[in-house]
Amino acid sequence: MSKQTILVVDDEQDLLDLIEYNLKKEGFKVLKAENGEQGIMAAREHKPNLVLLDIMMPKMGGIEVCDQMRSDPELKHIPIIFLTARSDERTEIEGLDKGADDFITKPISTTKLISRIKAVLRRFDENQEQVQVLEVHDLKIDKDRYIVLRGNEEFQLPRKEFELLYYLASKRGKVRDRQTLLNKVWGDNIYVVDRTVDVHVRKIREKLGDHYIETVKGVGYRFKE
Amino acid sequence: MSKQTILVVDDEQDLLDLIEYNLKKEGFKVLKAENGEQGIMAAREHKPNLVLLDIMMPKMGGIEVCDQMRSDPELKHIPIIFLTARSDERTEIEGLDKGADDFITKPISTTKLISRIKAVLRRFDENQEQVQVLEVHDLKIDKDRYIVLRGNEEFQLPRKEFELLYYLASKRGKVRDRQTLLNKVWGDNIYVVDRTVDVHVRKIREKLGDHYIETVKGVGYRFKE
DNA sequence: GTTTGTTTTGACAAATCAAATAAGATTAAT
DNA sequence: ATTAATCTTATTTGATTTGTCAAAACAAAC
Repeated sequence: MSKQTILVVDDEQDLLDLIEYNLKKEGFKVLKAENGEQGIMAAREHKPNLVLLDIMMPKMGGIEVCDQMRSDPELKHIPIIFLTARSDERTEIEGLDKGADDFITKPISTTKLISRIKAVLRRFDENQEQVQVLEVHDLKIDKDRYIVLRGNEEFQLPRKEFELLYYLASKRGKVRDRQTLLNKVWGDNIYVVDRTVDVHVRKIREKLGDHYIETVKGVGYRFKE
Repeated sequence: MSKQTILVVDDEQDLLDLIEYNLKKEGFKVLKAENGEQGIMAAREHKPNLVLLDIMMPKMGGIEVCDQMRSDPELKHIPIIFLTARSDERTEIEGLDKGADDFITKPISTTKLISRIKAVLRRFDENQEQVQVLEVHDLKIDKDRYIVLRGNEEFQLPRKEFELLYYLASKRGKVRDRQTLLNKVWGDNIYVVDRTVDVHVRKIREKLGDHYIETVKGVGYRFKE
């Protein structure tokens, strides 16, 4: 899963940095903007997965930014979370009407922020409702269920094995070197020896047979076309 | 969508008129009742989409009206918003227990009233999409009665256990991680340790047997297909 | 046929995870 | 007010998963 991008728009530089630090720690990619205009531009350019938007800003306030985003067909579906000084009824109502997805009141608790963001993102891509079943050869690799099916045989692979298989199968035919596999399946800032991949490949082969994953000597592995 | 009907029950005639005026302006159909008895009768007759209910009324108070509505199978689903003189904690708590969907404190801000009403109706529509009785395997999971049936065995699960089971069963086959389960069953802004889910799963398994909910190690839980 | 670089294999150690308890906290019921 | 039920947290335990290492096997190149 590639990193999700969050755009943070706030005129307080300190807060911007703090939020950036925390979001990055959680594995998000972070874009910053110091005012409404910058925010809109950044949104247009990068199409972030979510926008954190301060309501009180000089010149163009959060509500107006939200308004503009909602009327831009390219941006209207991007979820928005408002940051607001304290629970101010009027703006809160106005914001909800304008299509905010959540509100967070300053001062901001980090854990709360993170979990709200994740909740909104989750809610959002649940609506996308994409089927996550790969059918390759005689296998059905079902990421919703974390199950591999062959006919009516059912294989329950442990998480890492499953994810490795899923990744390779999703790039079927293409070779991936060990480091790439580690980055994609294990994550970017995780350090494990790259031979670990071999071991997992072996376990997959033990369970499903060795006619799915091919070795490309000196390069890496590939899911058979 | 045809006009939605709102029943307003309050003993102050002035307030009744004011609210009626504002709701009509928003495109709602409005019914008025000046006391609890009238309120109940109007509800029975017209099946409104939502009831605005004053708590403080001579004779039959709002809480009692709510109570009666909740015990009438024809009316129990109708969302209720209480109107209360000022934020009086005790009645607020009592009201929430009785199944109020929201509270609005007098004096009433019109915009607030409208936006709360819309929020409750929106929330309610979403819930309507859910089937009230799920039949899976040999189980009937009845959300109306918060009861699980297997043959003529009857299981009374406590609320959280029931809701967890219901949610998992409604997504049968699909794995959900603990955080998602917490957000869906406990709520988005509630913070409890995710291992709490484990304990509830265990209790469900104790009661119904462990052939319904499957563990997917490292990922989460899944209702067996 | 040997060398060299590489993957596979087997054995094992470390880390992780969930089930099972127990006990504290909160809430409902009497 | 007391008791009971439910919900939440913390801790222990056992099992599985994950990761490492090194020897064996293999394949291509010389």
